[in-house]
Parts: sequence; C-alpha cells; structure tokens
Amino acid sequence: MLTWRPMTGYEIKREIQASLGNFWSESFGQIYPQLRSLSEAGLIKIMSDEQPAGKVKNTYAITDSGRAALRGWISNAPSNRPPRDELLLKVFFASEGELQAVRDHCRKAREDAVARLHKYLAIEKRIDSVKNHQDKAKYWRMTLKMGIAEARTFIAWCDETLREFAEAEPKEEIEK
Amino acid sequence: MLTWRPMTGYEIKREIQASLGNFWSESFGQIYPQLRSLSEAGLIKIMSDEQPAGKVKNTYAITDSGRAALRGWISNAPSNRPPRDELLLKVFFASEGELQAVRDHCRKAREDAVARLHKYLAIEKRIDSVKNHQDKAKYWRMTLKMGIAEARTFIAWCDETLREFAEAEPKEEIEK
DNA sequence: CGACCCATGTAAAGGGTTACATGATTAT
DNA sequence: ATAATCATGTAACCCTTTACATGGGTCG
Repeated sequence: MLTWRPMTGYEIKREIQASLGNFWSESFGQIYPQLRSLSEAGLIKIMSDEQPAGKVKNTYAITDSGRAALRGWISNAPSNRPPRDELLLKVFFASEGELQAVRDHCRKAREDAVARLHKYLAIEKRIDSVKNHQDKAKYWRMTLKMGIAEARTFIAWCDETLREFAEAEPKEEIEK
Repeated sequence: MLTWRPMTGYEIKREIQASLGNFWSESFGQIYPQLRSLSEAGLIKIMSDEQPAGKVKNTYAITDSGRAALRGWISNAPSNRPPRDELLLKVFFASEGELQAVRDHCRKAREDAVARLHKYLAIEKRIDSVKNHQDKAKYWRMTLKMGIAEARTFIAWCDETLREFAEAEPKEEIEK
C-alpha cells in the first residue's frame, strides 16, 4: 500500500478495505506489528517530519529496499490457501439439518452478493476517471472484474439453488 | 462425514478430499485432535468391535447427540471468512513488479482451474448414477455446480486478463 | 458536551499447517 | 523384499482475530 503514498497504519487499513476489500483484508492486530517488523527490517521507514512534538501519529514510507522486496514477492508463485466455504458445507449436508435454515443462509448470501456487486459496479464507473495512475488502473480494473464476475456467478448459483430448495419444500406457496 | 458411515480419521480425510475438495479441506493435525475431543464430548464414539486385539485402527461413528449437534450447527449462520487471494493481490500490484512473472502466475492458475473443471465435470457424470442417497445427491450436485461455475468464471477471467497482459507486452509475438 | 472518527498498540486465544515420528498392511 | 498406502498422533510454529486499553481531534 505504501507504494501509493506514505500512510499511517490506520490509513493502510482503510485503503485496503476500499481498494482490495474484494479479495484481501487485514486487521489492526496484523498491521501494527507488521509495520514495526518491516520498519526494523528497513523495508519501510517512519517519516518523522510530520508530527514534531507529540508523535501520536506514525506515517510510514516504503524504502528502496522495500520496493525491491516487493518486486521479489510479486515474482514468487502465489500460494492458494486451502478452500473453506461454510455456506457450501452447510448446503452439502443440508439433508442432515433444517432445510429452511439452509435455504435462508442462501438467501442471505445472495443479498450480500447483490450488495457487493452494486458496490463493485459503482467503483468500476469511477475507476476510469482516475487520471494519474493510468498504468496501475489497468490492473486494478482486472481485479475488480474478477470481483464482479465472481459476484454474478454466485448470485446465479444462489438463484438456481433456491429454486431447488423450493422444489424440495413446496409448502412455501401454501403459506403465502 | 460420519453421517455417511463409520470411518477412521484417515478415511475421513480421503473422503473430504474426494467429495468436498471443491470447497473444504482438513489436515491430519486438525482431524485427529478433533476426533479425540468430539469423542470426549460424546458426539462420536469409537467402534471397538473392529480390531479386537491390536487397536491400531480407530473407527468412529456418530452418536445421536452428535447428529443433534450437527443439526444445530447447520442452522447457525455460516461465517464467511475474510477473503485472501494472493494471485489477485499480485495482479493488483503488477505494475510494481515483473509483468511477465504475474502473467505466468495467471497462466499457471488457469491451467489449474482447467484441471479442476475437468475433474468436476467427470464427477458430475458419476453423481447421477448414485442409487442410494438420492436425497443427498441433490445437495451434492448443488455444491458441485458451484465449483464448476467458479472454475469457468475464473478461466474466462484468466483469458481476459492474459489478453490484457499481451497488450501491455507485445514482445511476445516477436520472440515466437 | 457527547458522539464519532482517527490513531496505536497489546494480549489472549484460537485456528491451522507443516514437519516429524512411528509403525502396520498390502501389493508388486 | 520393498515400495506404497494405510494409519495415528505430537509439537512447533505461524497466522489471525478479537477484545481490551488508551487517548487526541473534530463536528454538531
């Protein structure tokens, strides 16, 4: 994140949420200790010219050494962590539990995905208007497209799945 | 897993990989301690009638209490863990590193997704031939469909992304 | 003045992987 | 025989979240 501009830990978290929220997240409990250790390793440094007296605020900047380390990290093969999807796990074992409960989980997940999709689409419109960072915007757009595609796929799957649940339990229509 | 049939820890791992590999995974370091604690909690029990003397093998079975706990767990809202996708993170920061390296990551990821997709499609053909467990097969098929849709979406995204990389670096055609 | 956001950190606890260690059984 | 697979477990380590604790600044 510090390749964009110097930031505080708090800002880093906010920016991650806003820009990479799609596919990444970090907690303060992760960020602050990391800033310290990266600082000790010389990959980033505190900009002391900000707050002269109080030093309530630590603004960090990336160093050349940090930039080099980042290049190296990017070239390393990404590790894809083992999948863990509780919703699918519950759908898988749906016949062992309350079908309506699982159906409700799907409905909720669908709503969340719709909200996400709208958010991404809004960002997509704005991203093209970014004048500086044109080279970067290209790659940002790519990751955003993944988020959009993922959300759409998921919503479609939810619809299909909810239809299947409706078939299994047609009481719904009587109640309404 | 034990709702299917009594199994050893080793078998549970194998079955998870084969059936839920799509969206779940467990390591032995997770499974064996869990079997012990579930056993102590009375949710599962060791079937001692198997190996009388040696007891090299522990076959576990779910208990009524375990089945009730499972129903409860299914009804609880699934927790969707924070996203962490290293590939997308590297694409996002591609302009800070070696573009070819990131492009290679995408190619590799695409190949993996194609392999996954073929595997899922093969399973899909087999799943309909399962005679018993008809009620269960319905939900299995749903989760499998998610895997198939996810893989297809991802492959399409890789293709689009690789095209973008090709635009950024047209040297490729000269080299070939 | 109170609410809310900015800001930094620590500690405990939990979750999870990997590597290690060991040995039985089965197939070639 | 010997390799592969079946089988169980532990220990170290890392990652990560959550909760807690603290306090400054800003705006209504």
